[in-house]
Amino acid sequence: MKQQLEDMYKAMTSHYGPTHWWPGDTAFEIAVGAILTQNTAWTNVEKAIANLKQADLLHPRRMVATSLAELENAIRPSGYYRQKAERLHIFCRFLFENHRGSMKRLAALPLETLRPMLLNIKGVGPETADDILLYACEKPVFVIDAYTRRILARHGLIEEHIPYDALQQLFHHYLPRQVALYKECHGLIVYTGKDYCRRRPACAQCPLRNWAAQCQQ
DNA sequence: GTCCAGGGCCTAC
DNA sequence: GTAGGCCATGGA
Repeated sequence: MKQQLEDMYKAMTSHYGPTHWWPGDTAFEIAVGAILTQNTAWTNVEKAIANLKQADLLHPRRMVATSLAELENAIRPSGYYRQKAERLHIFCRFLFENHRGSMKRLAALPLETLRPMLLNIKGVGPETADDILLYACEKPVFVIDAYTRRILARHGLIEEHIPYDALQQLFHHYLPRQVALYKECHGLIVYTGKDYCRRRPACAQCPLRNWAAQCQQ
């Protein structure tokens, strides 16, 4: 398995080069993007983030102070806008109540206390928490998303419905616990998933086509 | 018009 | 503890 994961990484990186994933100018913007992208195409999230910037709402203090209606209006293109506006408010309140509104203070906490803390926030599940941990807080946590699951399952490496934590443990066990590696590897999985593994038939040009023979399954 | 996207919560068994 | 319904917009 270790060798297969390393080969997968090599195949993707030689195809795409460095992705520098995740896009975002600040840690807070990354956290907001992590909530907005829940079950949503990134192109729609970009529109919502552009609206938030336009309205100068992409700061914890501005966002928590704005009305739910105004927030909903700004993030409407990302879908589920009522739920997500509430989740953004809840996240901001969490930041102020526990960390003086500072992502930097949040990130200073050790991973062992930080992850349960994030998972305890309504609207933050495992993937959203790990997005925030890895990309906003620079913690060595591997993000599992639908692409990761789909790609590995399609190549016969895992059973598709393996639990989140079990799949994450697999990456933690077989790849070195390095922030930069985890960021890039997940970014490459996102690129590969978007480009080649979204629909079937898929993998004619897939960077992973030689990695496993089951690519066409 | 139809399908689907980088989840997570809630409810019912 | 888990399966199923629900949330919503925009692009293919």
